[in-house]
Parts: sequence; C-alpha cells; structure tokens
Amino acid sequence: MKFESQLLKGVAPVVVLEILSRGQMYGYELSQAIEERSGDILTLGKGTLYPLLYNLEARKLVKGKWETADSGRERRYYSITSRGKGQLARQKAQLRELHTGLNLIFSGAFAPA
Amino acid sequence: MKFESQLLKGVAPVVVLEILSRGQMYGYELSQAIEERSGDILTLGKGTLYPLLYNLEARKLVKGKWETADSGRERRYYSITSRGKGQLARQKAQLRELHTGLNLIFSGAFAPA
DNA sequence: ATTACATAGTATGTATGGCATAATAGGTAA
DNA sequence: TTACCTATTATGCCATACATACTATGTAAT
Repeated sequence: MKFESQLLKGVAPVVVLEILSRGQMYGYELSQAIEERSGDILTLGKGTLYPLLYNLEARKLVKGKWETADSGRERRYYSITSRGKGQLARQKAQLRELHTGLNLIFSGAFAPA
Repeated sequence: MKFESQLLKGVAPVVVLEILSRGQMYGYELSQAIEERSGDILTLGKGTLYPLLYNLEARKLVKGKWETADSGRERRYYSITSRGKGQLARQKAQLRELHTGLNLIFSGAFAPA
C-alpha cells in the first residue's frame, strides 16, 4: 500500500478477508478491488498479495480453486471459509479497539510528565 | 501491545513520538505512559520498546541523554527532535488516511463481484 | 544485614510480513 | 509479430514485534 512502509502491516489480511467475504475473487482482481474500494488509498502489490493469499490458505481462512475463465484462461479463485469469517470478525473488533486506543493517545487527555 | 499479533505493526513509533512530543521520558516511564494513556489497550513490552528507541535515536527522531534521577539512579531520558516532530506529523496524517481507507473498505459502498 | 521486589536497561534470537524483483505465460489489439 | 495487459509463482531482503534472559540499582520488609 502506498504508505510509509510498515504503517499498515497486519491490516492487509483483514482487508483481504473483508473483500472476499462479499464474494470469491482471484488475486489480480482482488488487488484492483482493494484499490478501488479504498478510494485509491490502499494498494497491495503482487509481492505482498500473493504470498498473503498462500498464507491465508495455509491457515484455512480462505480456499482457492482453479477455474477456467470465459477467456479460456486459468485463474485461481479464492473464497473465504467459515474459519476465515470468524477470524475476520475478531480482527475487525480488534481494529476498532486499536482505533479507540489511538484516539485516547492522540486526544491528549493526560498532561505531559 | 496486547493484540492478536501484527495488527498494529508500525503504529508503535508514532505512539512513542506522540508521547515524547509532550515532554521527555525514560524508557520504563514511557512503557507505562502508553498503557495508561491508551486505557490499557496498547502495551509495549521492553523487548519492543527499547529496540524501538534505539532505532528512533539512530534515525535522529529522538535523542537520549543519561541523567541521574533524585534517587541517584541513572536513567536514559529521551526527547523528540525537530526531525522527530516532522516525522510525527507525517505519520499522524498517514494514520488518518489509513483510517479513511479502512472506513471505505468496511462500509461496503461497493457491490461484491 | 539480607532478602525480596520493583525499577531500569541491554543483548540476542525468532517469526512475521511487506515489498521489490524476476521469471513465466496466456490473451488481446495494433 | 510485436507489444501490452493480465495473471501467478518464486526468491530474497529488511523492518519490526516480541519473548527471553541477563545485568544492575534503589527501596522496603524481615
């Protein structure tokens, strides 16, 4: 994603799971969907996305299957599993909590030492 | 921080810079301040915090100096540099942007494929 | 005094994960 | 037939979060 390096480490999986929760997609399609749906704010390069998908599949949060598109081209379509849905719900809750914590830190409710 | 692994990678430096922007602190004090000021949501273990401070210092975003506290004990006090303040401003802006992007993704303005 | 505990910092190693890059290959249009 | 866009795989680097263990000091309890 076009962010100063590590700011969004860890959110990538949640984003992928969220998008897959609305329907199956193949990798390339996913990377474009993430850009579009985030208003071009979030970007996942292929060097990030594909390894991430392999990882999610190994953890059985998504599952992929090869299908032949109308064009005759082979694509690997990923869909979210029920485990993945559980994980997504947990991670979303944690994102909200993180957001709360950051708000507390940055609102300056405490005086400096 | 007490989150499911890597959800908040990259936010630690911003949090540290933010807190140091209100006054100098030593490491141990910082780790407690982060917990307190985030309502116990964010936690940095020493294995994370100290290496992070060394890294910030190497990048001249903070600077540390040894001082002898009233107790007679040596402590390393860290303060934010002007470079650090610039970095903090940039990172805060990026955090806000990230938040915007995530909101777009999770609000579901787009239909699934 | 001695122990126990909280404070304070350093050092080391591991695992994760974002990312760049390169190699491969198929479909489409000039 | 060349060029370009699509599509996936593989390799390797680097940053970083974290656990653990080690060292050391001040304070309070015994």
